[in-house]
Amino acid sequence: MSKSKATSFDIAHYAGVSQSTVSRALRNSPLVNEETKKKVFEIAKKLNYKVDKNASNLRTQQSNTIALLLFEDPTSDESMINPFFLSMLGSITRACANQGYDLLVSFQQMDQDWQAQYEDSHRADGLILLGYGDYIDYQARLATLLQNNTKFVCWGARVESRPELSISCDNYFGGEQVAEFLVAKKRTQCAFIGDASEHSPEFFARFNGFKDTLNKHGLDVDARQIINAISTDESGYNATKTLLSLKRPINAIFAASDLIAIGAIRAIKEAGLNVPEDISVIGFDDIPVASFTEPALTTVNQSTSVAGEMLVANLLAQLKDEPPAQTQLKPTLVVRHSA
Amino acid sequence: MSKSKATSFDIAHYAGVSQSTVSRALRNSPLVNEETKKKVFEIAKKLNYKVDKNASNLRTQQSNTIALLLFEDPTSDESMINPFFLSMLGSITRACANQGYDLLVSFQQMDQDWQAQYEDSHRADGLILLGYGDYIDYQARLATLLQNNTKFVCWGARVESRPELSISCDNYFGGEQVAEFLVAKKRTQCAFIGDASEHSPEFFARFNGFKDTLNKHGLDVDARQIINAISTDESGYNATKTLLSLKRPINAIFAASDLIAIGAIRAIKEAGLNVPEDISVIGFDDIPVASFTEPALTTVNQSTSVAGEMLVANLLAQLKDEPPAQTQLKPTLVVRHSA
DNA sequence: CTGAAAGCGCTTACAG
DNA sequence: CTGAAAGCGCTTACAG
Repeated sequence: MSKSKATSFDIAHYAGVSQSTVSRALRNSPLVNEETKKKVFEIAKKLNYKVDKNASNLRTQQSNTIALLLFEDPTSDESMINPFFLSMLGSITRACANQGYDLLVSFQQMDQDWQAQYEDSHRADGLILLGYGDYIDYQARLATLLQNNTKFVCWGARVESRPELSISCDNYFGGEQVAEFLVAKKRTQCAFIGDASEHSPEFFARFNGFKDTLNKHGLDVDARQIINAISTDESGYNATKTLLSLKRPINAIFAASDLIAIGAIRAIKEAGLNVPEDISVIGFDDIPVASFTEPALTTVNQSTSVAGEMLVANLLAQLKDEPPAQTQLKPTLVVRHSA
Repeated sequence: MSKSKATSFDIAHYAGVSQSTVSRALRNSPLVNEETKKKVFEIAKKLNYKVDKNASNLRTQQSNTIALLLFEDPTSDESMINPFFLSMLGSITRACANQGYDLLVSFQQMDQDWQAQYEDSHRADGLILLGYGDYIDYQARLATLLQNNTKFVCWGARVESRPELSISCDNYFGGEQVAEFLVAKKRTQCAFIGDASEHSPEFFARFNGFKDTLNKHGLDVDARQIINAISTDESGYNATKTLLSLKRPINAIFAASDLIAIGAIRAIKEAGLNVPEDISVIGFDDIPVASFTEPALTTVNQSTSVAGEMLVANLLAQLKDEPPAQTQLKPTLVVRHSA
């Protein structure tokens, strides 16, 4: 074992063949004699040889690598990443591995310049975008990517005029499920916590599915009972305190995310009220914590493993100039004890 | 915007200088005239030029990339990754970014061959290893890395004869803290749940610190009250059910990890007992869920953000042939409501 | 089935 | 301060 790594020339030398043949053999080219192949593989193994990816990527002009850019909300706690994205990351990693792709991971702050140069610098063949903060700001950034001809797919947010470039959960449908459930339970004095505006299209869709369904039943959610919040436990807690201080006649809260719901439950308990007896709480995401809260959270599950696979599949289809498959994921209501 | 990406030759052409000068300018070489530099940067920006990493890595023989290998226990649920590692991943990503390194992430199954070829294939300059399953099996794999001269650092597990290659929490100290706390609270009928053997050196150290401290106070933990478990909620639940069925006089459980503790709490509640009134429960790790359980978990915090920085710093020191700094992290007891 | 050769896009020693 | 040239380690068209 010398200290510097073996190259295909070293193998060629030991095998008594040319370097071209070594290269072909290692890539399992049908052109190469089986005997020769065997010898090459043996020597490669003995020398602990691995193809230099920098050289082969440079030569072939592709990296077999995907970059995952995870955007953090600047307002959220430095150390805490939305667990939903974390579990998404897990499933994306797995999906990439299954397809023989490597995964570069990068956390981006929303407020600084995106380090979206992975593709430009040939480190990655394409990007997966997770999380986006304010949707309006986000669109401008996406436009740049589009203009640079960067291959990407994003989770959640629609790409203006290019709907095939994003994968999302059917948030509207999720909101409908929540409303139907609450109506069936006769919990119809509803509040909504989260940003119900175009700045947060996912939350907005959840809200709209929710509201439209209530309307269908001749019900509504009073504007005073819609409190803005970002997707953190802290923000949900504060919003709920505000809501409760209004003393509105409420018996159900639909939180735009589980993190918000967890904060809501905390605020409700602190106010001396009980969940779900006094107020039902329903979240969205079904993050791992959801089954451990007290009471366990009723929420809308978005399957991260399916989502991860869809994202990777979409990007890979783009790389092969194939049309992307399905882009929407059906969520399912998971009934536990908080509602 | 042509479809193929610009190269340094394109910039050279537009700037009316040689390609060598472009390369120097882009790397901010002091040799280059400021005027020239400015022109080069302008054109580079206009062409959306980014240095081709494959080419520059090939040339310089380094990748400025670190690979993170996360080993999953084959027995653990496919979709669920230990949240402790997930938050570690977050902090490692951040630490890498701060140092100007990219991060490749890969999940490895314990039972299959390690894809530890990132370094051999020049994709990464070094490896960070997280999680390891059975320590005895693990050592053999580490020996291979060592033999191949791969640069790596691992979390938790000691590397035989090379202690400077791992970063870990002072698990023994953590165990001591737990025992002192329980003794002060007069909760001395203790059980331990987790693998208290050399197969799980971290759990074993926690146990030993715990036990030695009890001994110091003239107390002990009965061998029948040590139940094996791996680090999952399910395993903790089952182990605790077994423990309770033994009808031993117990008023405290030290769980080797938070996940185990969460399972333990569930089993205790199911048996109609209360935490902490009947049985105190203390975990280890302080994963994000810990503050959301009911009752909120008293546990031993290992700072993932510090740990992530230490891992990256250690590896970077190795890459520069500098001696690694400190390798141990002091944990702190976080008292909440479960004990 | 195999080999000699070109070339991917950089960085940097060498020469000026 | 700048340029011409070599070379990092591969892959693959071309020629046999």
